[in-house]
Amino acid sequence: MESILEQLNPVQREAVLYDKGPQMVIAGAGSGKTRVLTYKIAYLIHKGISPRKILALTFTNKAANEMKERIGQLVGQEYAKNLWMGTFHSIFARILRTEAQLLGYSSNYSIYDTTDSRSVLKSVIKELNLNPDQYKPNEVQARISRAKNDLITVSNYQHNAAILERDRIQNVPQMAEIYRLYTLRCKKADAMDFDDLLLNTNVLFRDFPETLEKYQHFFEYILVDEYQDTNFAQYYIVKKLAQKHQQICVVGDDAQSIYAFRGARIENILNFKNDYPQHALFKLEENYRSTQMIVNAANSVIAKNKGQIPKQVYSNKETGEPIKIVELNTDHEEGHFVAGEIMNISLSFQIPYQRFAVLYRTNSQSRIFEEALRKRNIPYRIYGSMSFYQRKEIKDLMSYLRLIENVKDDEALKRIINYPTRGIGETTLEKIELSASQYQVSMWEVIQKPSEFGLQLNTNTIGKINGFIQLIEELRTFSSTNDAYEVASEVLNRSGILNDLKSDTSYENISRLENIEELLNSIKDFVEQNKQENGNISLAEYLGTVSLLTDTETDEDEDKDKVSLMTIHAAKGLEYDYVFIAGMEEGLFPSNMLLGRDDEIEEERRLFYVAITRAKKRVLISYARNRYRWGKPVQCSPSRFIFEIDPKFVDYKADILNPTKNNTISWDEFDKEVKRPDPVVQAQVRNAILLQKRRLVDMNTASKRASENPGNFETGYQGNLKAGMRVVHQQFGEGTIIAIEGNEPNQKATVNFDSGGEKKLLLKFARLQIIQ
DNA sequence: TGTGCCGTGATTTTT
DNA sequence: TCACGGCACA
Repeated sequence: MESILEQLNPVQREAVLYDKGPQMVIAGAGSGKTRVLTYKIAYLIHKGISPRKILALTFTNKAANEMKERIGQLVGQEYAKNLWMGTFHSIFARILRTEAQLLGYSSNYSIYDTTDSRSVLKSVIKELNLNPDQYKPNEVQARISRAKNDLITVSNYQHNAAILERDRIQNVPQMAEIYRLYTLRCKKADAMDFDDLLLNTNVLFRDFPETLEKYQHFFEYILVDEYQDTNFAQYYIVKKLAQKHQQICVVGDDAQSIYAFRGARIENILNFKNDYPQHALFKLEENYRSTQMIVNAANSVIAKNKGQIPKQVYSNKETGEPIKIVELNTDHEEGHFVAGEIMNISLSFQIPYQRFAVLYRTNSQSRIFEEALRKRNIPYRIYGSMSFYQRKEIKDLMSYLRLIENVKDDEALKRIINYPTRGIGETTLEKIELSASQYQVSMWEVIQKPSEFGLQLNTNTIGKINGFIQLIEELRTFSSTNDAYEVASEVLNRSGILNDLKSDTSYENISRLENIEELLNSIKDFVEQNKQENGNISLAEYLGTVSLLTDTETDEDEDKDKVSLMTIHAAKGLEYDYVFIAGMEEGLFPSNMLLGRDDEIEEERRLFYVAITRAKKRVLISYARNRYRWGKPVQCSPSRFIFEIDPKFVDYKADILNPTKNNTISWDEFDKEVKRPDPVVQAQVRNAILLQKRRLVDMNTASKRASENPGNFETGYQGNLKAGMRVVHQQFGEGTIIAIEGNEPNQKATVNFDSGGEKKLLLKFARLQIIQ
């Protein structure tokens, strides 16, 4: 342990060793926050505190898993696995499963994701005969979510004159009634939404003081990561839990609070000193990630915000280069600039693509960078597209599993009662829903005995429904004696999902099958991993864990050397050598969706701060003068944030003060600009650039051709290759094709390269370029 | 029960 | 522009 402590700087060490009550660690960007948290927990365990008595709360599963892993490496996995370490939602879900009966839930309650809960809201709005244009489901959902995050229960809501008045003024007077019915529906389905996991935990502790006391007593030490992102519910519950032992350690950075729109309250971290007057404060101010230039530039920006916790973040690393700011004429040119610059830097300095990130404010900006990168054959990965568990095929299978575990789960039932198609149509479903709502029971109960709930169905339909009931019942029986993986496989076969997907071999369906396969593999992994200690892993145990996952963690199989494209929000906590911050324009960043309130602009400024501090070596900022937004060209001006960076740390590529000047960057300028460490690399870069230029020309003519006679030009492109042709490969240079063999998609070419002999290449990867 | 057309509306999103 | 949801029709 001593040697471990030696790896920490003095402040970090003090923060790890402190054990005299509440403490707050303000961790500047890149200052070793995770290190302090993990070492602190390791240290507590080392000191003899049982891991079972340590509660460590994070916001993402990823953060929790990574820390658990690192703690395991420090003190041994057998200790780490006993920690109560996880996301707020998963820890609270676990407590709620244990105490479910007290609140009138069963311990295998379902968890509704946002799609499920929106679907419930739609049907509630319909049932109340309200106009969905006036009561937009998304907006209603946001309002209910906000209420829950503020710990406002239905009854609080109904009795809060201010809220009712606000709803009346905002032309949604029936909100309280929607909230009430929605809650009733969830309860009836034995289901909680994400926000309920927080709200109901608080209700549990509020209404059952002895239960609260049990947990207060049990958790001897509480640690909270990213404290600046806690919402009121999270803040309040943590405060309650820490009341007894007063051993609470919160870690965060007020400068990186960027989730106010989701209910996060920066006040929680700002007011910690008032909540715990006896607290100790530790400030991690040395940034080990970025160059001095980057840290200073970021500091100069964030200094414009009011009401911060004072701190001096500094770097002892190299001075570094100023932040480069580039103006482009159009969003398209911006794409080309970024892609070209990435290629130049990567080739000139031999930097792998995985050390580059392109950050932007909105997801819709990603497309232009995708196109530009694809044209240059630069591999990339987009983060934040549809999450694995949101995919239709995954939700379908999961719905079967959920229904097997909890037959009251109406949302699951609605999803699968007619998938695969078994002749139970919309009308029937609506009737079932209506009866269920009238009699205050779940849809499952209604279909058991339709006549008892005033439901008239023809014999044909009854037969089909009974077939469905029987299927589910048999699967339930199967589930009682088999593990989660076996149940999932059985469901696939028995339900007809597998047949349905196999019946049509479209590209889409193949990818669906692959996803299903991936899910099954992950279930198998889960079962295997937990088997040794706990015996057979039931479906209930699996569902309890998986409902709160947003992505499978094992999708890193493909080659990793890719440029990362993501929103700035998604980049929080990550770091890259070279960071491009694109679309720095007024109206886009800061967003014109904001009302322009000070607190909102401050949050955008923090977002900019987060973006800058992702970079280790260089930050390149770009903006376009003209950008297509919603299909229409819009004139843009540079973001106010650009002018907020102290000019000392900026290299203005473009003349910002003279906007009429054309600042378009040409390829020749790129050539001139690139610093080339040695002649060999120089030549390589020149060749690569020439090749890319030629490719761009080719691609343009190819895409023109493609638009003239429709067809997929990319495969046609590969298909054109024939023996005898002269081709260029990015790495191996020019050569002659000797033979083409195999069929798509595994077609291979044997190429005799001028420089280095014969190579066999898979066409789908090789991306050979024909030369005339 | 599925398809196709039209209208709408569109940030960021750890759970 | 584009994606999605609702509705009409076959």
